[in-house]
Amino acid sequence: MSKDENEKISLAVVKRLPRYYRYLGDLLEHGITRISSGDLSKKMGVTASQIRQDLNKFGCFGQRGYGYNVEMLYAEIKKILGLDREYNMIIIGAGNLGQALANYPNFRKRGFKFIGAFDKNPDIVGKTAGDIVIMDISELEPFLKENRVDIAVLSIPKYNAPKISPILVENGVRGIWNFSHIDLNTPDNVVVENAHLTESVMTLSYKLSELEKNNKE
Amino acid sequence: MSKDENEKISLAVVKRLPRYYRYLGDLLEHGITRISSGDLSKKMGVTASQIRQDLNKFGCFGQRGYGYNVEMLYAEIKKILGLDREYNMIIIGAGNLGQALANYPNFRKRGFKFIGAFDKNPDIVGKTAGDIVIMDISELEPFLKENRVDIAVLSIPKYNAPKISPILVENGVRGIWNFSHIDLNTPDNVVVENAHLTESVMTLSYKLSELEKNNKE
DNA sequence: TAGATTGTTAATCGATTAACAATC
DNA sequence: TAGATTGTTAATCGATTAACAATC
Repeated sequence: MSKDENEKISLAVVKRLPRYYRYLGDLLEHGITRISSGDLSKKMGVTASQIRQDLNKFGCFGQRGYGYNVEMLYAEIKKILGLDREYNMIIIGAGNLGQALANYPNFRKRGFKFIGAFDKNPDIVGKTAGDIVIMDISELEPFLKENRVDIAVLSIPKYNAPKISPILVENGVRGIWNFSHIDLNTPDNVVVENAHLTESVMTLSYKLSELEKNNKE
Repeated sequence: MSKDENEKISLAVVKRLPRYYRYLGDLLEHGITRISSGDLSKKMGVTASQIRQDLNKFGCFGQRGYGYNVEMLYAEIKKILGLDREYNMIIIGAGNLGQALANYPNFRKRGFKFIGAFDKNPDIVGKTAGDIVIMDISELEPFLKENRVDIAVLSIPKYNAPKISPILVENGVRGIWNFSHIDLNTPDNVVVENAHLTESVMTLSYKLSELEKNNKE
């Protein structure tokens, strides 16, 4: 009795899935074959109710009186997250951050495959990042016409992003992982995930300020 | 008539502040001196109600019939976010990502100052990242005793993080920006901000899968 | 003054938690 | 069977939106 297929799942739930996935992966590594929502809730510091509610948005993966089979649930979440396939990725802006991402081996392991990198800086063009050669940004458009690119990583200065984003969209890129400090305007058939590191560190400095405020009281 | 000082502000509100800050900065750059919640709401794609509610958690920054003074509001949010001071930062794990962060000039500009970097890889130790020399991880503890470190950037493999985290905490580091794929257990007087890039890209692949599912219907 | 727009209360909406019948 | 634990409904809580009196 899986739930209404057309029910729109809230982003709050979706954002929790990778964390479930990580914990289940850890359990799997430790050879644990079953887990109850109660035990998992203790490990993760969330309520068992939330875990069951979240999972039941996607299907009935548990068994009454038993709990969840770790391997099966792991595989289900993998599928839900779209991690049961490969994604071709390119990097736009192969500076330090772009190169760091290209060199990060975990992405490849999970099916995110870098197939190209682009930059406009002639000092960088021609060098390699990971196992790919950095091309001049002028080669981006022809490259997109020749290759299927699922995801573009945008790690360029914010003032360049609005020029690049339409080129990506017009040439069939459907996913943008946006590290540039700007909000992209993209059509409905393109999805954007922002990774705004500056905003993340600002949240941290807020928390630090709160901490000090409370200490003084 | 500023609000109850002791009211705990929800993380949802806090996470929106850096975005307000960014938009106000842009307005400032464009020489715009005043803005109403209505106009800002159109620019940002949120409701004017939400903007006013959010801001009023911290004080009454607007003027009826006029709106908000951009420069003043920008300065207020800067203060709220704790960006009116400097933070000494160190990097634990000076691999590609750590070095990329150290080289990123915007952090320095905003008051986040890297004063040290540590790694256990002898091939990396001794090299420079940004303008700091990478030290051996064994020098971390003495360094912490000699220098005030506000924030540690944790960009090391997950299995090393639980060893390093207590060293930081015991030596007075109060903020951890955690790029390692693990949840840190820290006492109440330490704040952690997670920047789990793998979880971010998984959210993107989920969105892509949703997109394709809808296309097929 | 009249128009604009805030600050704030009230209404709505959605997300989380609690409770428990179903059932393994 | 008895105990455990789910899936799911109902209750609660919190966050967002709407509305409007206050006031610049």
